[in-house]
Amino acid sequence: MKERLREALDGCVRELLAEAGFAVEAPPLQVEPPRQADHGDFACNAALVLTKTLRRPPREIAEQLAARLGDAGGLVARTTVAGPGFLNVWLSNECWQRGLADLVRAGDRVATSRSGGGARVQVEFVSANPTGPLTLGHGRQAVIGDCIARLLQVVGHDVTREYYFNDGGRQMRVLGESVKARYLEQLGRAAAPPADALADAELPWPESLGGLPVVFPRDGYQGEYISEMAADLREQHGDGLADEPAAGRFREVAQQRIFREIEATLVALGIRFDVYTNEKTFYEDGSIDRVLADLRAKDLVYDADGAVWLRATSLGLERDRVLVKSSGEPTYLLPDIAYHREKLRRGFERVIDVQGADHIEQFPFVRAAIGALGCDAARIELVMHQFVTLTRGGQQVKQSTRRATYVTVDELLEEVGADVFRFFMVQRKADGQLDFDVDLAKDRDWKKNPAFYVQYAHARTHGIERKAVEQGVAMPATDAFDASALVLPAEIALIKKLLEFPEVVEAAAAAREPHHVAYYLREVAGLWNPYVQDGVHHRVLSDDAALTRARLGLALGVRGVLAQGLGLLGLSAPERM
RNA sequence: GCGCCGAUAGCUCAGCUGGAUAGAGCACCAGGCUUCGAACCUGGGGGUCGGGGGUUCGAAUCCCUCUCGGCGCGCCA
Repeated sequence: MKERLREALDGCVRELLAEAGFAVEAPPLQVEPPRQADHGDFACNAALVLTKTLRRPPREIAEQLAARLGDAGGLVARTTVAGPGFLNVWLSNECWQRGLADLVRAGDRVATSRSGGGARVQVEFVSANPTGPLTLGHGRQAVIGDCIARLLQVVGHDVTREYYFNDGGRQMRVLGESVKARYLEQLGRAAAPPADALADAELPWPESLGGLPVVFPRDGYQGEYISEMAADLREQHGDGLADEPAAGRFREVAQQRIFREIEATLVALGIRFDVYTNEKTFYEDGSIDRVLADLRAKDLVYDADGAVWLRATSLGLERDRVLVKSSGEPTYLLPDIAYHREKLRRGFERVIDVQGADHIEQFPFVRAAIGALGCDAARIELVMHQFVTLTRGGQQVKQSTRRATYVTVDELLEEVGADVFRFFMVQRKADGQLDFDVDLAKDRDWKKNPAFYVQYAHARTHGIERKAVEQGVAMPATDAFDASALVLPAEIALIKKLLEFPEVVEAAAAAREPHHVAYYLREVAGLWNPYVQDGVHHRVLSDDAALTRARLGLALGVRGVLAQGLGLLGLSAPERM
């Protein structure tokens, strides 16, 4: 609808320019729904943009444009020139009614398109190392990443969801040590470190307590799940593992079990990954050595203080970074460079990294190094998100990773359910902190809880259908639907909003900003729910058969948009609530 | 100290590739409806868009600066 109007206006502008003897290209016009409804269905700024070129007052240009536009072949009902020179355009009701008919025909594939041209895109997200349960920050990232993937898929990309994790580094070592320490404590062969020392890194750390050694690592993982795993090992093996190295069974069992639990959490969230990539791969296939050698060949590597450094300053960055520690062990950066080079080599046209704000520092180094190695670093994008705070009973709940006093995704999921969890996590733009209001999320009142508000709007389209069937009224055929009886302002407004859906989805996908979809769905539901509830002025099911069919068709249009929209956010679209 | 992000209604937030009188939900106020697909509808009050400067026909939006908050600035990941 908008595009047809834009084409018509573009044509007029070109004619106007040609007639005035200007050989210049027509500037890109803005054709947008204005903020104020009484400024028309669409407002065009053409006259304001052209005023400099044509050297005529914008209002005069707008008048000429309006005259030239006419009714644009039945598209336009009327036009006005307003304000500094905006051309306000109202489209005819017939035009909107036809639009709804097309939309109903598309069903729940309204926004599905091929604009992505089948381009291969990788979205890497979550990528949490298996050291413990997923936290709310991971949860937000999981939902954002998955929604971006869904958006890209629906507009025609070939999407790979990928999870990258590290099982070679310090974190995994400490994990094994933490489990073994708890195991030994439970056997009475080691002493648990005092709670205050665990909580405060400044306090002294005892070598032993009460004649028993303290083996729990200073920076160990303090969560209850560590003790539980230790208890399970003790149950299975008694004290038979006392001499087993922490880096052996303990680490392996803990890693596998935590990873399984992370996967289970993700599945509960409706998220499945296509590829899991392990840092270890890059050691084994030699790509780490190759990266190092290639960087060295470009004189981007030097040795100092027993470590191997990346000469990042010569790539325009603030400081140099260590690639291989003096211990001989690579830092996180080196495999990350190898990983990103490998991503591009796999042929992805776009690589999207979704990362938390705490990882932001890393990205420029990876990108610079990749570029220096001759890869097209511009194909790598970063979607950064801020953290999640939790509000319960009007109070912020303190989260501390160190003390393991954070709320996990599992815990919150149990309280609010996957649908609400996802909606809340995706409804805010990524680069702002997210305040998760648990009380609101748990509120079953659909009027208050935005996730339910949208789902209920969808369920109502089915409720109406059930009612219609009860009364022996058939739903209109989706491929031959006549909407011409829909003339109420509330109906036209709803149709206009529904027809915005494809472009909302395209824009959200292009910007990698799924929150726009959540906001949009709230708006659709905000028109539909009152429309259905206002049984005083109009009812969907009435004695007028043609009107009833038209309104049932409107319900189908709403259903299609809400169903696909909810699907894009990974929420269910229930038929009843 | 440096870097990134944020600051918009009482609260939670949209709007930010510059456009007209800055929006939504919740909360609040006033009317209405009386349970039907109805845990409802209609209307209203509420703002120096953190402060200041600049760019221009026009700035919440772009630039500079200041203030406050979050995150980061490891041979952690």
